[in-house]
Amino acid sequence: MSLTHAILTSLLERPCTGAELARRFDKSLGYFWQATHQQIYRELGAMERDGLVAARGLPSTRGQQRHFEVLEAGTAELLDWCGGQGEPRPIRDELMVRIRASAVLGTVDVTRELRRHQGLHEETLQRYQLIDAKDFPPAVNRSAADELQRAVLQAGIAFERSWLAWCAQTLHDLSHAAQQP
Amino acid sequence: MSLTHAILTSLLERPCTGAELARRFDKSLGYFWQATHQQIYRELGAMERDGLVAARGLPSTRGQQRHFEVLEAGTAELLDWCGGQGEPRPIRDELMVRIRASAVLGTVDVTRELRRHQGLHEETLQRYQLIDAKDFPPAVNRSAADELQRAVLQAGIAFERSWLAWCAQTLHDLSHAAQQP
DNA sequence: TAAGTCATGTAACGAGTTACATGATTGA
DNA sequence: TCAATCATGTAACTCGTTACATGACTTA
Repeated sequence: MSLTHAILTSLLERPCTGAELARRFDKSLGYFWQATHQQIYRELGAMERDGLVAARGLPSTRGQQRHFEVLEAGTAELLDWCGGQGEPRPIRDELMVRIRASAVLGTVDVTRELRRHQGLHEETLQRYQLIDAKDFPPAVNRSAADELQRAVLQAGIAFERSWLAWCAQTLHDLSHAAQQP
Repeated sequence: MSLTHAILTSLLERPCTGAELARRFDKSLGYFWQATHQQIYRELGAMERDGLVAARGLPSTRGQQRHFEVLEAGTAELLDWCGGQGEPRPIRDELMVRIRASAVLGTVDVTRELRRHQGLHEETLQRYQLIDAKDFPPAVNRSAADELQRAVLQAGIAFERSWLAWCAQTLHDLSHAAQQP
């Protein structure tokens, strides 16, 4: 499961608490994997049981901070998984279902929702571009690790651009469609 | 939930059995929403209980074909949902986690997996383009419904192209990265 | 009539979401 | 000390996947 490996990766970069992990998933990790704090605590619990990570100090108590770090077995697990394979996920987007539904219903206007998505993707793109400018200033020769980190962000940027181009094209095509079927 | 509405949409286009629905999800519906036959039967059962769809003839029996059609309440539900809003889903891709993991581990080569994905996206793109050529031959003035149907397919095509461009760029960047961090 | 296939269905589990609860810490 | 906030945690539910089971139909 990828959440385990995303957590291992983040903890390897720097050990931290569950809440800090949740914050990272809201920020930099968020553009390629998401998780709520409930998922994270549940997963951390399972990983602790399995001996992949360990909390420094106290046993599990409400309200008490617990700093997690990756154990050897955790690194081994990540290494093993990282060299493996996984299939790409096809799109699964509600907006597409709405569009198909409106095609069969014939009476619903989806252009409003389309424009709204356009705005949302606009915002996301700007956010990603800001991170890109801040974290990856122009350089002649980046390290392999930097290049890999940047690649993930670039994927996010590419997708947002792709969405925006599609939104614009679709709005254009729809405005030129025949009024009567 | 979108599966309900995807099923309603497909049944409105043409009533059919659960197995036929599963086949449609494997084909044309599949490029924007996926579902296995188990999910579909479960959902059809729930929708039948809720009075959104009805099976012509027999009560539920193993092995016996059951043709479903949309009831008025089903059309009403779809109409209502279709005019609503939904947030775009951020990417959640295993490959991205692998890349980030390999960045922190430093010893795993992901270019092999990257190239494999490139091939897979190549195939998917070709499949979509074939559907496009077959279902939407060049026309001066398409109906709104056709334009909407085509928009969904175009989104799939745009994404595959985006993936391919990203794969190529990333492989290029990685080959030029500094050998020593 | 036996083998193979098709349509339907059940069971169990894993992943993700939503709502809520409780102990610790901070600062007015 | 009271309120607000933070970190952690529980419970219940939905969605999705995997594995398997069974009745009907086809055809060799």
